[in-house]
Amino acid sequence: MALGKDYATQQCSIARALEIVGERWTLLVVRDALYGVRRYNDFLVHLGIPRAVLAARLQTLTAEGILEKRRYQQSPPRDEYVLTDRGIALWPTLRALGLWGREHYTDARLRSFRHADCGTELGAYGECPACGGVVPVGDVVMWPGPGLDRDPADPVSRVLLKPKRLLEPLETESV
Amino acid sequence: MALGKDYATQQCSIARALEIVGERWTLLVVRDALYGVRRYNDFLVHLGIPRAVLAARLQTLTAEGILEKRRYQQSPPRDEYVLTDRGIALWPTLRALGLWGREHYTDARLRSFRHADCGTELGAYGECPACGGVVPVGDVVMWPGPGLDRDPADPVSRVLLKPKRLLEPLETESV
DNA sequence: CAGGTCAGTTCATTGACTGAACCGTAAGGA
DNA sequence: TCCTTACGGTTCAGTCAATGAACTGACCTG
Repeated sequence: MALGKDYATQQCSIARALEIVGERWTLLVVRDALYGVRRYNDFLVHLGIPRAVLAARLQTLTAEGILEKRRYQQSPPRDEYVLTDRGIALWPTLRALGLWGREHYTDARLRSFRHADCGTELGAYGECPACGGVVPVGDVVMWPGPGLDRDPADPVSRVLLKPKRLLEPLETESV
Repeated sequence: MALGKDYATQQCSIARALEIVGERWTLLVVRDALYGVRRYNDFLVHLGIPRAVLAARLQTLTAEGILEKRRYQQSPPRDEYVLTDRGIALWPTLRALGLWGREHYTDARLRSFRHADCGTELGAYGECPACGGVVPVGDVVMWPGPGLDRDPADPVSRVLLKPKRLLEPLETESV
């Protein structure tokens, strides 16, 4: 990861994981991918990330098998970046991180995550308290919370103001 | 976090969390703290982190209320850094990250985490499959796995070759 | 007093991130 | 046909963080 040096001396799967997803922006790209963002331009406007960094991250994530580059249009040639199973497997990590951030640093409720089948808000480990099992990522619906800006500048944030199933591609991609 | 810029445009508790623990080395410092490391020099040799960076991280983590600086000896004045509740609350995140790294990138089994009361290996969410509840961090015992180097260079790693309850201070601190 | 330990700070160098500009392909419109 | 726009990048100069080695200062031990 960053600065030519990996965590070489570490014999630890946390360190290994951080070598791959520990760079600046990387986990936010994965988060957006979970939210359904798939296209370069949508990542760009939603994250406010420098273009060069985005290109580098997408390439690394693709090389690591976390995203998959997929042609969705021949002419002009356009690719989208879709999460692989390995990428989807980062959901518990992001969930835990988001919960921690919400608990300790975010005042307002920004989003909630609910079980699509029954509408119950997920528990701390992504399980459904009502149905009593871990909810697959594709069955999680993200709801906007009261703390969210009602009139964001970028189109991607605007689309995300509506309840949205995770992994489902954004509609009106690149409005 | 890194490079003067925070994730300012992000309305997201994941982004907020990453502003605090997303910098290089930070999560590894927290991990070591969970393992029982408390002293500057022990972090230093175990992580192989540059001294200046370690000092900066310890200061930030203390300022953020994740670590607490505590004088344990008057003369010469010596402080140790102990996890607060806020820091301990990062355990699920690190657990998820480690599990992901192990699943996807680590070949050998490096460590396992078991419930102190019954010896059962923890489930994916830090629960005990036998006792059927989430195990408090202080009741988790870390066991070395077969993939671990049997003869590491630094004394901290050597201490960690024995089963070790999380949060419990390292014995033979600074051998 | 010499030597060692611990917990830092200082500093020159390296290298990653940033922001702005530029580029190539292709579509759409006049 | 020419002009413009959209998309998905690449290039580049400037900035800022990480690195590693050296240094500091307080204190203990022999």
